[in-house]
Amino acid sequence: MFRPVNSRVSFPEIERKILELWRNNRIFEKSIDARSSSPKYIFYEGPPTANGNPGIHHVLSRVFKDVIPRYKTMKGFCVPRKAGWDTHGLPVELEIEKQLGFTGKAQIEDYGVAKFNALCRESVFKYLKQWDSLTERIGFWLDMDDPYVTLDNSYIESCWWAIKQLWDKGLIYQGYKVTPHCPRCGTSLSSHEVALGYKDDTVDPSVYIKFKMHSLPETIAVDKSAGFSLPKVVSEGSAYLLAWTTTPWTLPGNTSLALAADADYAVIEYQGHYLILARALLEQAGLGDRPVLTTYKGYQLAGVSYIPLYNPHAYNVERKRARAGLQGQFDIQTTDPNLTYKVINADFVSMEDGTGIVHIAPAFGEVDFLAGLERNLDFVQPVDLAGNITGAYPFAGKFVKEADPEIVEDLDKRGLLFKSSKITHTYPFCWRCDAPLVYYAKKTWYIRTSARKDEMIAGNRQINWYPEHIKEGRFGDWLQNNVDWAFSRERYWGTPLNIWNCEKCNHYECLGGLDEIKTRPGLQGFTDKMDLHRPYVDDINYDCPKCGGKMNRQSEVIDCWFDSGAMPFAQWHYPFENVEKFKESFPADYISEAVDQTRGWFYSLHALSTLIFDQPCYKNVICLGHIQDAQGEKMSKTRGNVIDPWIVLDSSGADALRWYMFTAGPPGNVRRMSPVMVVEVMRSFLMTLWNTYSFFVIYANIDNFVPGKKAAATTSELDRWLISSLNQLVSDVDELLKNYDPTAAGRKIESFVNDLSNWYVRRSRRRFWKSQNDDDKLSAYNTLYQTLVTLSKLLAPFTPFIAEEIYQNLVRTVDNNEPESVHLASFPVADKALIDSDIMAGTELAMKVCSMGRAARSKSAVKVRQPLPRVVVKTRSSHEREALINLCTQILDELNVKDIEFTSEELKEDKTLSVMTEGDYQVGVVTAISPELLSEGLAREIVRRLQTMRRAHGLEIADHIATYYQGNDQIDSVINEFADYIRQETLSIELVKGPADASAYAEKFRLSGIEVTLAIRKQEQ
RNA sequence: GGGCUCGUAGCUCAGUUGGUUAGAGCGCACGCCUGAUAAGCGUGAGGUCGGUAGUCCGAAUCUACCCGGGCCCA
Repeated sequence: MFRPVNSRVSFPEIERKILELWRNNRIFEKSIDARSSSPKYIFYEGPPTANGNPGIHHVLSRVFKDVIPRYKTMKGFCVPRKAGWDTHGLPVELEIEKQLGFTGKAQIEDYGVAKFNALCRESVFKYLKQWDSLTERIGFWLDMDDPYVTLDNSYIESCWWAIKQLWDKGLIYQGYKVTPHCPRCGTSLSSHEVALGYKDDTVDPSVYIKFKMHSLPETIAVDKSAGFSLPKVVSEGSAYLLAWTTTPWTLPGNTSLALAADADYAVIEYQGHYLILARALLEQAGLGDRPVLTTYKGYQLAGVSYIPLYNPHAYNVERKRARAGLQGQFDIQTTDPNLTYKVINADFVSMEDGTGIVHIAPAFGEVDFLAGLERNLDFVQPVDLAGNITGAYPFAGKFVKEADPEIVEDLDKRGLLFKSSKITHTYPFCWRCDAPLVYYAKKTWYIRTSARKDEMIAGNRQINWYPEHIKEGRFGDWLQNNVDWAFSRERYWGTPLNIWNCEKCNHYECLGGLDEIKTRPGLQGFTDKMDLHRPYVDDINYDCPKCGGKMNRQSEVIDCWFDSGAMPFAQWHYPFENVEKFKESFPADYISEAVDQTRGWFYSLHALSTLIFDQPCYKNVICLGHIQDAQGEKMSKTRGNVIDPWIVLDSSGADALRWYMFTAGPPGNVRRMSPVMVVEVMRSFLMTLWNTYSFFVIYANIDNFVPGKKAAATTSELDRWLISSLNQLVSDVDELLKNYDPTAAGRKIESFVNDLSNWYVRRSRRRFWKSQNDDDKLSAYNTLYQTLVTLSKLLAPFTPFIAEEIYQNLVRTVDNNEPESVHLASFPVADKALIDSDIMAGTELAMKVCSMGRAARSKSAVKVRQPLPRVVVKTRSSHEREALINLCTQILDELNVKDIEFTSEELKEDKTLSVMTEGDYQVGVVTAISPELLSEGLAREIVRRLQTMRRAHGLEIADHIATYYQGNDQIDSVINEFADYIRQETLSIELVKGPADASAYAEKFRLSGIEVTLAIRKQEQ
């Protein structure tokens, strides 16, 4: 006996029972331990942060993380799954700042870094319980008992080891980075913070500045026919390059002008001077009416030198230049009273606004800074971190925004201003204090990733991306445009940067582990079990090996993306421990996160792995899209449109939610979601599956069906069709999962389950229902049993709960020697010999004919219960006809007709033939009803009434009854003629003519105009 | 502003190398059927396949540009 199954079901209730079963029997642990000698399949968990409640989007990534390892486990691999937590970073600090009401870093210092970081440490696990319970509830199997945690000393030490590796390879340097800087708070802002503070209607100066040309490159061509000579007016000192800016305060930092190489630049005369600007922008600059004296291409003007607006040496400001080549050391340049700067070409020069000549200040803009590195431009930074102008300028000491008008006035006085007005545009402000942000080049530690760019690109070619476009698209582009990784942060809560610096001789050292620290001469501030966070590590100092001076740690912490990117080795405290464990779990076979991680975790993993291990560290990635609400809006707490996963889990259940996530749409796309859609999934898929299962159990128990190990050879076309489809399904699903496409795999299963329920079971009902226990019945049971058991295994990776429920009841109640959980079973293997494409194509055609036949019947308005003599089918080929002949009993039964006839002639509709046409196919139903058919129709009518009465009377399916009837002669003869049929269908032990006593349940009907009284009473056999 | 991506029925999605009249499910209306089913069946309404231009005998599909959503970057 199988455990009885109610067709009414609460999935959440079943799931809770299954969770208990897994927990009590340690199924997850067994699924790994039992395969400890099997080949490993490696999954890396991208660590979430536990300082917020997990949301529905976390469910998405967590179920995709789950499905592949479950599948691989069933395919015979050992799949360890270590959890991880990301615990460092600015968001953590910001939350604590908010909690303490702080608005700036100074307050943190005053409050005390030790106390501050203690609060950070506490807060990162604030929602740990919610994460643990959600993870368990959705069936994501992950080893939560032994997670890696980025704040652990062991984890930090591995990060230090990695940094030292990079240091030894010469891949770490200190340079500048332009960051959005709040001059009031004295701190850089993350891009996320900058995004919070954009204001669209900011009014700023819009000024056109004249840069006096000094000399032309010798190669410049002169168009003598133009009657104008640029060299002449340049040497006379009356030629100017016209540039445009909205930030006059950056002009003292100007060290170059950039032109678009291919654009035309016009020389025009204006008030006795000569101005050069892009021809396309003359109009916009208000110079559209000036005759063009001559034009040059941008590339012809590269190398033109001009006189600085403000020679830094004249104002007591340093002029620096990067030493030989790219980043690293900046050297102070010698004083030069006759300083000139040069014009360059750059591809970022826009012809949309301005003059086509872009003012470059490497100290104050990111593109400027990068151009400066590339062209070895001078670096002049006459502004301090408070946003005040330094040096000896007339406007020195002023805040940059206040200096703007004074600078404009000063230039105007000196004849260097062409025109000045105002512009309204979008500009970022500090989200905390509302001060205008300034872009500002600050000293920063870099990882020279660009040195290994080609290797990263080559490594990416070995990675399988789903969807595929990420590989050469978003991720590939990101690698192509790789710039060095600025990985230091002037913050508190993070892995401290392990670089020490001599305060006397400026010697730098990177220490790659605790043992290295312990052996430093003159070591102070270090204890064995100390917390490796700030402020404690700030106290570690020792003697400089070069000069004996004091070595102090650089105050920065590192980017928390470095932490997460280090997880392949840091999760094992490699190389200090677990060397073997690391080696056998590197690289990963599979990772999955959302698309925003292309520049996050996907990149940090790839960069560190390439730089340290010279190879990629993951082979396959499923990259997920984001979830929006039903209106297509981003989910956010402030909008109040977030879906609480628990509400969905409590109502529809984890399997429904999982199935929705897998099958609702392409996983890489954005998707709109509402809880209603999950309810829909539960109804349309899970309920269908469940009811098929429940149907089987109900009848199998009635018939005491005991599954044999081997199904008897079947003669039924239906069974052969189902077995064929099932094996095709197994083959498809296996192949699709192998190719990391759970969506297509799930959709195949869905369509199979639909056919199983609405064709196989519907068409086979009578086979289960009939009283003889013949081979056909046994074959039907065996077929359906085998199908459901196979389905439970196919479904196990997707919907682990319902799969387990079905497996436990259908398999474990029968045979204790079978694996104790479906998740310890092997994934089904298709028997290709059982796949019969003819029978599958034939059945598909039969379904189509039935569908058209039903339509034809429906059109004729003859009740379905009334048998009709014939259906006429026009097919496309004799081959199709043959296929249908083999399946004709199903068609006859489904359409309730007595005979089938084939034709190649066009069917014409008339009084006795109702015809449906679809493409080349036609199905006609003959509607002439003989007296014999009318009687049979009446018998079926009676059966249907009796069935309804049985139900209304609360009888069980297998209960037997006594039936009483009263009518006229016609009724009597119908009941006599179809007595066997009526008894079998309604489980009537006897059919008694005449009234029943009061204990029976009686009803009166009018059938085909005849008054009939029927009565039933339950009767023991 | 740039890169990538998505846009097909009211909603969620299929649509193969370009090839008959563009499909399914849900929802809606009407009808049918029902002793596994919260289901099923049939009919109908509902589409300028985001827009424009092009290539082609032929475009939802290929090309260019534009519009809108999303993500990332600025």
